[in-house]
Amino acid sequence: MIKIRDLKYLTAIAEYKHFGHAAEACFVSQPTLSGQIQKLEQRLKLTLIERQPRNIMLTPAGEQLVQQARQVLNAANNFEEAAKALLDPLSGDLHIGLIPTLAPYILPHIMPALNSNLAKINFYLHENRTQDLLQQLETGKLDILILPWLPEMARFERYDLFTEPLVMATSPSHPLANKTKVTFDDLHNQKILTLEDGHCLRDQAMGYCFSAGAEEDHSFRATSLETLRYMVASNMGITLLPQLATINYAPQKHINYIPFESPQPVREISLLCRAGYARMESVRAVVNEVRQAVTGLFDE
Amino acid sequence: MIKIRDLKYLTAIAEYKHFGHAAEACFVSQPTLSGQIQKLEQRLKLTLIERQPRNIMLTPAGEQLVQQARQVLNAANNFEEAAKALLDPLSGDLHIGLIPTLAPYILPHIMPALNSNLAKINFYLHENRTQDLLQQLETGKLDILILPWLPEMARFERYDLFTEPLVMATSPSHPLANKTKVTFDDLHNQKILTLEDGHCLRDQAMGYCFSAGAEEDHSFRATSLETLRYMVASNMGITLLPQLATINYAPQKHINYIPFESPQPVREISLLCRAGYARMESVRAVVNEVRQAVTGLFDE
DNA sequence: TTTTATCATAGTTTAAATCTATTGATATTA
DNA sequence: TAATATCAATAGATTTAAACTATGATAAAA
Repeated sequence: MIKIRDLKYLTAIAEYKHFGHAAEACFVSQPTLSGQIQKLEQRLKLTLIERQPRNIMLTPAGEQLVQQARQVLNAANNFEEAAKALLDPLSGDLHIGLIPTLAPYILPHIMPALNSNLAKINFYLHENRTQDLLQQLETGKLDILILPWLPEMARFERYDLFTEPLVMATSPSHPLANKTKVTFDDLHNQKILTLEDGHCLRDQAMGYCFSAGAEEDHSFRATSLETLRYMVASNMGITLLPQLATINYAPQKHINYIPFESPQPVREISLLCRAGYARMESVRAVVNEVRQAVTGLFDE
Repeated sequence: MIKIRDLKYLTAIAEYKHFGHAAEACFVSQPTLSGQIQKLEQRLKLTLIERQPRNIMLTPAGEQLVQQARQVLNAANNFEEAAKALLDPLSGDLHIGLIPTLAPYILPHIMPALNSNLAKINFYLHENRTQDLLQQLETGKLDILILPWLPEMARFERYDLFTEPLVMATSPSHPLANKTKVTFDDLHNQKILTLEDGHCLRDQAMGYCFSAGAEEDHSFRATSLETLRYMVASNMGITLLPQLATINYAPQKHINYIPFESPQPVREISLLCRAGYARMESVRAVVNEVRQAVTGLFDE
């Protein structure tokens, strides 16, 4: 029967491509790791590692088995985490993934509550694009995602957190700047500044604009919401910003935020975790804290 | 770090609720198993097992961890199977699940080909209702299912094998008995003999009948297709049988099989395996063999 | 009360994973 | 070309822990 330790050694080699370093990462001596890997290869009757002098590589068989090994290690991790969670459900490490157009704006609202009310949980925050986050959630690198829900996420367990309106951002000198509310039709023929590809906000908010007959400014695509904000302030065009990004942010002198008449464009922010995740109590506690922390933020 | 061996001991106890028997199943002595379980409990600081004299039970924490443990053992199994498959892709054990209304009629057509063309694979056949099969596939007890596809099976990988027509079965003295083809409308007001609940053929075929205005004979529900066939032969009513169950079967004197005018009622037989299963080569080989074995069976 | 079933404990044996030290092979550098 | 550095493999000793057998304790069954 295979041993979890062997799988750790194997995946360490896959990671470091170096027996010495892999051994160090496993807190054993290099001969120990070398020996165990050899035994493993003998037992499986497979060569897993190509020992080129000064250049370690995995064989194709090795690559495949490393994949399987990672699955096992993940499951084993879950076991240990579940055991810890049973000891004290609301404790341990929790890795949360958020998208860049949400993280900096929501974290100030939720982290104080999380840290004080769930003090025994260590929150690790990871900022990444949606696709990367989904993959990391799948592989167990992350435990929770907070992002706008999309149908492709149906395989994960979902908790709706809140509905975030998008508001128009203009420079004070823009023709729309002094309206107290804007409408869908106001977007017609406007020049819209957009985020670069890969941001889901681009697809969502900008999709809304385009359907209203607005035009994208193809000469520029922002890499972050902050860049976008400064472009608007510099009177380069207008854009839609998620409302959280407009609260307590940016000099009011240089930029105006105008809400839409209903129906407002919105994005639906949800919390995801793997179905069958071992620490649902922690997940639900986080859901409750976040829901509580954002109530009142979006009152009309 | 947890050891796979410990998880085996734990799940064995969960299964047998008896230290001695569990130890036997793990091929170790009872004190060995007792000791390791105790160590595990100490290490996790959790009581997993309630030692009532003469009555072993798992604590709630134990139940939960056994679930996690089974996940790990499954993953470990996959690792070993993947390793074996790399040595020789088309070998090893393969557990196939089939439903009772299909197994006896298709196996004679496919097993000779599977056994001779994939001689190094040991095929284990399991006959069960759809719901049980799905659960066993999920938990890794089975590797492959062959059954009529339903939308709830979308989480598994699917290979369509063939489309099986359903034909009408009557006694020779029945008014419809001498037609060479029957139609949807011929079912109107007919008394239909059915299988008992839980057989998916009941839901499929009988659903078709009822929508045509046929009536179920509520005084009788057959436990198997063979019972059903004999009821028809005894002139108790008519029924729909999958065509495979009519090939080389039953005395032609006592029962008539009449195909439907198109559109025929059919069931779509598919092969399922877990997405990401480690031995896709074997699965695809089986798919090919089965497809080949059934070609020609359903020619008009 | 005696017997049986069943799990825990004690003490010993055995297996194997680990370590340190060293060798061997291959690049890199002087 | 020789010297050096790097890195994995090998050898041999040590330590750890898992296994076994034998026995004890407890409660249910006879």
